[in-house]
Amino acid sequence: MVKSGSRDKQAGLKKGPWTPEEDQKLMYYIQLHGQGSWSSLPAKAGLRRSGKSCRLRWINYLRPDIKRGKFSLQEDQTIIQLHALLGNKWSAIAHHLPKRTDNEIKNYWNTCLKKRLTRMGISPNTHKPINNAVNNQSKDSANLNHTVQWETARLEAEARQFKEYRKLQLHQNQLSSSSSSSQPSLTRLVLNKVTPRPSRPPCLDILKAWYINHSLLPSKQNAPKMRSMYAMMLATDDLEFPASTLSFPDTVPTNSKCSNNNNNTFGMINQSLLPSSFTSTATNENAIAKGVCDDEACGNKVGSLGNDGNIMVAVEAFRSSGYSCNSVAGLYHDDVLAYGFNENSASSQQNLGVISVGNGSGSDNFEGERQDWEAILELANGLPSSPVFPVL
DNA sequence: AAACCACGCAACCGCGGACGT
DNA sequence: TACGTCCGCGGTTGCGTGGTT
Repeated sequence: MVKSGSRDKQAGLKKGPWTPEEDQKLMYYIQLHGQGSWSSLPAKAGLRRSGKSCRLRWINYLRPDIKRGKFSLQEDQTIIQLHALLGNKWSAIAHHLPKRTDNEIKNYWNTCLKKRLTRMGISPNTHKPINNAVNNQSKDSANLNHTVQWETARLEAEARQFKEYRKLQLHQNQLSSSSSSSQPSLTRLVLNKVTPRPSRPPCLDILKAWYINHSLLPSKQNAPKMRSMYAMMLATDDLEFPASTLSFPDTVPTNSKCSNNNNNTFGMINQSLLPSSFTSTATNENAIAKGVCDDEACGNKVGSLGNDGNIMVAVEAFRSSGYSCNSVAGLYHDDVLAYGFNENSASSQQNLGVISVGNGSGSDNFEGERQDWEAILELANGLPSSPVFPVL
């Protein structure tokens, strides 16, 4: 197999620092044509660089959605905690730090954080006090390995979901731009092609948000109920916690039906704003809600979603569309997993969820589920965490 | 002022996985 | 299945800059 590096050498391509002219050529090309097809990009853009070099320059430097400059204390904490969990998985860590590149985080770790931890008498490898590192090594490593496997698998799944969503989004954009005008404006192309990442990765501290949310609820009877971890994150977007390993549950409530006792409209989403695979057909695994409540008693209809990941993607699509509506509903198989929020409501409690989800018999195992999650939360709090920034 | 050194960071390199043929 | 290509990742390198001697 001929590696790209070997090809680059054969072609005698330019290496080293990029000039402003080269930057401009690259940016102009990507603004016009979008990113991707890196191998053919240099020739088309008039650059004597390898595709790899172009990609790197764009990803790590030229991309408009990059935050540069000093890392905040919050970012420091997140990096240290995630490094304790994931090790040198810089791209995975970068997923949790919007607008920071893996390269930047890696450099920052190697040049600053590593030294800072060492100065504090903490091993940057084990994240434990250097004196105790040897004693606890076997116990810690077993614990850590388990956690790392868990977290890595989750992050990979998450990344796949996100890639898929981006693919769909790009495809949709290409379709819409080609059909609307043969000479689209540069501005619109930039907006279409260079889509920033979602502002916040949908995985941090969901369980804690859930827990706090339920702790805030006044009573079972009049409490709005929220079962989707992702919706919880949306609803508690202002909550900031150091990173944890908390994630979506593997299972979702079953035998649930939408009671729709608030007469809310579910999923009023403009389909044209969503990736093409999100249709309104109830049998489509990737469908998103269109219409109103699915409950047969209500005589309404909701699309179905294959799994929580798809719900995440769907909600992300919804969020990025900027479309305003009362609520969004998703189904897990035939059961409403459901999340929702009411932007028009003045009540913060309603914003935390206006959808009521009960089981088929009409009773609600809310308290039982709460206790289950409390137990999980306790377990999660027992996971290894940074001695510098312990899990709250 | 010049030489040296340490540091930060952009860029490169090699590898492996994913995907298409 | 085998092969070629593309892409992304983690480790490493090397250059520019600022501080020190």
